[in-house]
Amino acid sequence: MKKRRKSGRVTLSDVAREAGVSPITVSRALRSPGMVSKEVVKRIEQVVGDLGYVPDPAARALASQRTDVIGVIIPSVTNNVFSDVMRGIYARVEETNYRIQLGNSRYSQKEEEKLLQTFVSQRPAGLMVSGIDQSDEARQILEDVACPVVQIMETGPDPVDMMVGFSHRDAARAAAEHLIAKGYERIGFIGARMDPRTARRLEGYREALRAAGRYDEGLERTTAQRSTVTLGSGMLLELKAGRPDLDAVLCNNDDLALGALFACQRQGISVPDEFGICGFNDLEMMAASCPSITSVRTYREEMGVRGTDMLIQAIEGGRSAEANVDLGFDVIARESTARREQGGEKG
Amino acid sequence: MKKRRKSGRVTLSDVAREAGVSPITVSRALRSPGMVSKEVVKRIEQVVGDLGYVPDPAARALASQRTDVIGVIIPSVTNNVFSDVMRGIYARVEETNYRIQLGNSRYSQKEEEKLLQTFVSQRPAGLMVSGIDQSDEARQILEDVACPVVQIMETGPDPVDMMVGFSHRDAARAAAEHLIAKGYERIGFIGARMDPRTARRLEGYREALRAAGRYDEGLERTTAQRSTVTLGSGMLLELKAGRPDLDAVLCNNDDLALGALFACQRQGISVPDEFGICGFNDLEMMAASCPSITSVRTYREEMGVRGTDMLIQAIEGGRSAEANVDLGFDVIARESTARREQGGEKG
DNA sequence: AAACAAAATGATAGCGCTATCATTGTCAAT
DNA sequence: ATTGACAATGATAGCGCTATCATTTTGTTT
Repeated sequence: MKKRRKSGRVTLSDVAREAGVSPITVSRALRSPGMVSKEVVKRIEQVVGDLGYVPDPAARALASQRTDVIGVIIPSVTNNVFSDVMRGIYARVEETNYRIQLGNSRYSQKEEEKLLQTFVSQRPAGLMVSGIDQSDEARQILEDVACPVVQIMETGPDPVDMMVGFSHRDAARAAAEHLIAKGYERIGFIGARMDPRTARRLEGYREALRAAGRYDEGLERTTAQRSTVTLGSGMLLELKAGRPDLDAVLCNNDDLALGALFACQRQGISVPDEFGICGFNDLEMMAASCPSITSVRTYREEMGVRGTDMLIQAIEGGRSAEANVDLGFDVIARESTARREQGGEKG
Repeated sequence: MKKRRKSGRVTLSDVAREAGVSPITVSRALRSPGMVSKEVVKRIEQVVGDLGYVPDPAARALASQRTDVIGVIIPSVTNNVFSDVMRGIYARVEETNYRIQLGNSRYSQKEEEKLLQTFVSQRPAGLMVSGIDQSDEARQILEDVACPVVQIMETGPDPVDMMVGFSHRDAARAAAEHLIAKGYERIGFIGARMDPRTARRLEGYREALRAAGRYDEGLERTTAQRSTVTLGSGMLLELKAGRPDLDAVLCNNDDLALGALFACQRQGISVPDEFGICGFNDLEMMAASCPSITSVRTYREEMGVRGTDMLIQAIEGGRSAEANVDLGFDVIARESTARREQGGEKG
């Protein structure tokens, strides 16, 4: 008679006693009901309900060496882009017994590494990380971990395990080509929060401009600052002050694009006739603004859903056929780049 | 010689053996170094580093009956408002050993209840929930749970435990009073996602209009839909179509307000002279738009930080003095309500 | 040097669950 | 009736850690 630590919790053994079976049978009835006779399962479920039994995830994790936790690491909890991805992830996970453990790397490789280490110590069922720019150490952790891994947000040639995303470079190139096709001559680029994804967008922009023979280093403006609408206004004004002949801008994201539009409105610059603006991500507001803003639509919620899907499939045995999914993008042309016929060539 | 389940993991006992002490001493060296002599701590830390020992949170949770998990339940992962709160929470938690377990109730009391049950079964160190409109069952769970609880986003007379937020009713009343003071006559209200918080804002609006003798049911327009910029445009146009004398609108949030502004721009309605617009939340873009939009600033990131702070203090013993914190709000007057002197009274 | 408190360390026994192997019951095939 | 195969259930022993109590070491006081 020396019960030392009682927790007051209803345990599996309590249920077993009440149902007149052994604890392991209760465990089986709850985990794999197929192994237990129908009547016993029913009786156990009844008792579980009556007693209000809730399994202890810690005990289960310890005994079985695995959890229902899917670890997700994103660089920002505030950025709309990642909220959309999260929405997809939560939507997909809600129908299941998996739980999401969210980590916020704040765009830092070191943070990401630390988070990975913590997550891995929890024996996750699966891991999801953003992008393809992990540190060597982080990549090593991911390659060694005993669970499926999905990289989301980008495509690339060399996934750790699985991957779902799109090519930022191609998307930005397509956007720049759109501006060129619309007849804009001096097309600038503004980018904030210069992480590797953004850098690849810049590359795409450069490719398009070089191909058109219009590349000019002075038309780019980037900053490490977190991007905001206000910053978009400021960067556009600065860029245009330095290059008065600038007649269009490709923005690294929609916040900047909206800021650029507001700046034009304040300056009395007519969009799209005098000046073209193209955003990136196609947030909902781009369609609503006046004028509406051309942007590159990406499939973020879908990315979350698919990524989670691939993870769950891999966890539960049947690896999905495709391990490297490109969800693509679409340039959605709107008023902000619908320039009317313009006479003067400059070149 | 019957080791049955080996996990390959470096355990506390491995460290103990290597360091020449007992496992419990290692445990103490890591949890409460004050109880162990300096040299032993140092030796243990050395071994921990060499062996790459990482504690198993499941084992710890099971043995100690507690975890480092702070459960947070929010109604939306996409809504900017909650992302800001989350940023505050993560910022505060990052300096500590606590982990955040995020739950997404999707504005559903039933979902919230389910999440709470799941969370509670994990023996959280603390819980944070949004708002004061839990179901009776959820409230009961929160009152019974063996950890501190903070309700965020609102203030109210009857906290489960602790509370940090502001009065949505007072904030909306102040915003409506601002519009009245600026000389607007027919002030409408548009609100989407009509959750209890929004309903209280509507109440505040009504109070202000009644006090000014201008209340008119037909000036309100609400919907259960998720709020978007496009929806804001649509709702404003509908409202104004029904009441052509409408000369201002208080929007339940900034997305709607921005949509309202865009709608006015498309219709050629001059803001603020012909029409006043006031938003709610004061997202960053409100200051940047053209014209800039008046909004009610709330302290969301601060709310996350303070809520987490109160939780951690309560967990670690010293309950903070204030258990019910009102962070207030500020009506930030901007161009969208800066009406120039206007002649005609309408009566 | 004796006496005692305080500090440091250890032995033991679980936390609540499941992996593993063992046993029992059931039924068709011989 | 005997055999075997399979389904259903149980006994046992941990998973890796910490609470609890016991013991040893150290320092302080007289």
